[in-house]
Amino acid sequence: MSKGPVKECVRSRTPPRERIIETARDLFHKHGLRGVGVDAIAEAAGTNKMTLYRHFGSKDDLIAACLTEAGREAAQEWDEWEAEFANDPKKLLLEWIDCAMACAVEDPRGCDIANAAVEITEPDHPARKVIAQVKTDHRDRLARICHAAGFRDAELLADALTLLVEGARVSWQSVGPEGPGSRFVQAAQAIVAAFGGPKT
Amino acid sequence: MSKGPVKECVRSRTPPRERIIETARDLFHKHGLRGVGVDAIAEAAGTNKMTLYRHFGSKDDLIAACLTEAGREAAQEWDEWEAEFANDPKKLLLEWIDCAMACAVEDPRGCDIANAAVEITEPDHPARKVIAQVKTDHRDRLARICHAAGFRDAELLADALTLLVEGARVSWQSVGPEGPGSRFVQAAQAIVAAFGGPKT
DNA sequence: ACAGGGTGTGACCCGTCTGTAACATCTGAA
DNA sequence: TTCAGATGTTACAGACGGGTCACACCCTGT
Repeated sequence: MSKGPVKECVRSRTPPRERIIETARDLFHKHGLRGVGVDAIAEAAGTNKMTLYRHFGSKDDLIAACLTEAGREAAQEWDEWEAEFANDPKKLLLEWIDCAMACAVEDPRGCDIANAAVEITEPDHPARKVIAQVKTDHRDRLARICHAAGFRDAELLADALTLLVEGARVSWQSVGPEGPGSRFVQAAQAIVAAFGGPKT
Repeated sequence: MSKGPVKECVRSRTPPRERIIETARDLFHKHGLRGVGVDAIAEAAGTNKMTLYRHFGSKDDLIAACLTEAGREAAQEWDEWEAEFANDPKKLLLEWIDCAMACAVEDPRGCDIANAAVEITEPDHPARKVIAQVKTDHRDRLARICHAAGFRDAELLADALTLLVEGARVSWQSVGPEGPGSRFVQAAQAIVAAFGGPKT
């Protein structure tokens, strides 16, 4: 099973907190937030329920922590990309389109943040503000890049691309790899072109 | 004493099977598939768990029946629209864009079919084929309309609009009414315009 | 050697879940 | 009236959910 790396973590003395978050993210991703119990998480993380509850006051807090970590990871990737393509924002945009597609192809379960937004129905859940924050940050990065690339209506383009990628990920889960999601790259490129491609 | 009038009212309405589906759809929509139990559904439908299980072999079957009914309802609305705008497919397309936005504004919980696709993780769940069928039908209708309206790349336009509306609904659940979803109409109209509008 | 904090262990509480059994009741048609 | 089928009622099984308790165990720093 996928217990190998966890055991390794135990041996290498990775703190339980990190092991729990890593394991929980994996299980939540595969089976959904309500599809996995804290006991299963603790056991898969090579620890126990008591230690889990000593680090996270409740399952909801653990969920929020997992999404926070996911957002932190995504932000770090963005930072690296932005540094790499600092002098060519338009290429960064096209690179992001390709990468978003590649990530979706590689994993049919979509975006953890968006999935959580669907699965969490309570409006005052501790994860709600994390979800909103991460998604807003993502869109704002896109908007900044669109501005830097000199597009006419950068804000609207950022919104359109945001909706497009969100839709691709959920469509993938609905109809699989042969559905509209498979044309995400073409659709995104067409939109980018329509928003000012010919400007050069 | 609180027995008679309520029961009579309930009984004189519709057969239990329809009441159960209607009630289940409402509760599933509000709290998610895993967030509501069959007992609560039966009670809210004015019946009991035993009758529910006599009509639907399992909760999963009930879920599949609910999604089937949702798809049937949506198809009927489409048929009416197509009949109404039979001689002006482009206006139908724009009308659909407005209506999709209006529906999303009215209800922040998104699309039941797409939400189910997110929440159901088992690949062999009886609802999976229903989800794929309904979503595929929706895209194909859009494609037919785009073709009829004379767009250049009707297939890609249909895909793009599909992804856009799916994304709008999930974005609404992530960041609320002020997020990118609020610019869905503008984005969709811009894409339609970019794809050539009238063929000239 | 000692103390203290983080961790592991097993049991437990209490509620809810899906699904079933046995029996009572009602309804509509012959 | 009588009978069959659909529905209502109650209780239960068996599993699992989140969350807590008391206590034993390390390990580390002093």
